[in-house]
Amino acid sequence: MTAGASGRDGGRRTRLLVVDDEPTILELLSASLRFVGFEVRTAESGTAALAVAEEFQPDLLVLDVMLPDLDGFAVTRRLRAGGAHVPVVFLTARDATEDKITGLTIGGDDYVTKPFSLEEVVARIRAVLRRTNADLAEPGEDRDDGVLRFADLELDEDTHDVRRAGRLVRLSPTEYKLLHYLLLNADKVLSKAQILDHVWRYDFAGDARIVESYISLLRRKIDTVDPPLIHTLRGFGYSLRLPRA
Amino acid sequence: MTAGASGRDGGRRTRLLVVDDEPTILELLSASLRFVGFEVRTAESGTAALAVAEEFQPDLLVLDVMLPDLDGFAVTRRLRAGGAHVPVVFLTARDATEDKITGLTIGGDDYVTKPFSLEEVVARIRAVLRRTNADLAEPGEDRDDGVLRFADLELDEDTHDVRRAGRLVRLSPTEYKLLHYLLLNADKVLSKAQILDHVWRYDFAGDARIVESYISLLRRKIDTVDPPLIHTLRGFGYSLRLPRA
DNA sequence: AACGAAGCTGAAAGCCGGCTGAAAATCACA
DNA sequence: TGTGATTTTCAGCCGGCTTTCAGCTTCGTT
Repeated sequence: MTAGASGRDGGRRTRLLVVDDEPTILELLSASLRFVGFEVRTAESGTAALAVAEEFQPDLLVLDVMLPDLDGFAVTRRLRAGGAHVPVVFLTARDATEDKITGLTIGGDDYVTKPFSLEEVVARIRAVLRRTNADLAEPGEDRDDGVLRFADLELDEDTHDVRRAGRLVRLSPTEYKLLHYLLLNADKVLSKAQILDHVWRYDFAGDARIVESYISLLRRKIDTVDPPLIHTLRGFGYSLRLPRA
Repeated sequence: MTAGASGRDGGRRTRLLVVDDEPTILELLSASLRFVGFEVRTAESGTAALAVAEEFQPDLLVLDVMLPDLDGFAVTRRLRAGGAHVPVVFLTARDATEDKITGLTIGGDDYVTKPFSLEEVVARIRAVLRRTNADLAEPGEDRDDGVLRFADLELDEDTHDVRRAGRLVRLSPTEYKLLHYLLLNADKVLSKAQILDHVWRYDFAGDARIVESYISLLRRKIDTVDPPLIHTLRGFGYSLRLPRA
């Protein structure tokens, strides 16, 4: 993880409260959010969420809209009644008669539909934090401008522009998410399974070999100039890095 | 958020007092007004509004006419008794009798009917502030003239004139609001849900696919000349921008 | 040098997101 | 109330995207 890329804000770690009634989802999310550097607390119901929030004072909520007791909206409203504006990333079912997806993007909030990919959730959380912090922050030097860079490669999270050696490249959604994941983990070795688990939605049934296909597509689009940045570590996985001496 | 587009006036942020007795509406409004850069305080009754106004000294009020205790008019009257003319944007039910609505727009005030779209409310607030500030401001350089421009596209917030390449275009209300929202967020990627949440009234029950239809209508009217400005980012949303390199 | 394992890539099928025209429903206004 | 404009839904189409797979190449090992 790039310094300050996720979960850190100066000295103190960013606090997330994750709320979902399915233990599987809760486990999946909290584990990977902790792994990318956030301080995570969880709750399995709306009322529990309110109680935990009171004491934990999270910087952001990841909140299932469909909860057994209070739904996500009610939780949000109660939490903000005190004036403080806690940003929220909502989780919502894609197929379930999607009548409720209104008003989820108000005030800097955002939402992700289930089944999501971890890549997606982390990206949304980071985007929301960036937006809400940008309002408060001084226009100083090292403010997070939402552009990920590695060597002569850059990816703008706001405009979705991707450039290699200054040249703009058009990527499909999956190609974009894959590259995003590689950039966030530059220099690290990522196994195909790992990539699959983060970039593809958690209900994907297919083979991990699809990652090979996408690496191939991505190489053609961004890695045909010197030096090559996407490297295969046979038997282990892939890594975005400068060629070793 | 465009620099200085909303909520900022030189160094100090513009202060809004939002008054409504429905917590949902209050939350909806304050969240999105904060997000576009205003400093927001809220109240749930007429008397509470007077108390907060006393101490907060808002630059403008967003005021529901129908309140449990003092109605919007009474609040306005008392507030202006001291001589200071605080501008007001009233919120009123659509079915309100005609005579109630009359007189709301005198003295630089304006009104919006419920259920409104956020786009609408923000536009009215900005318009009222622009008018009242225009009276006071020096005829300096960067005074807000209420015209949004992007490339050879322009939209006049006062006259509602829209021109592409100098050519005047007639837009329906929704087409106008959609374009307005795109212009305020030029270059940013906006999801269909985001557009729906901001351009359509908050009680809209339908599908986000209606946005596709309106993008199509808008393209036919303003985007049939080179270069195309409305771009689709498959899987992500739309963006008003110049074609990349 | 030969072998097997791992990875690469082009082709192809099917899917899905987005575009558009048409029709229905609703609204604005005379 | 009638008329035209506007809003909303919807189905069919198109094209790009995803996914699979087979054949080939590369690599590591013996």
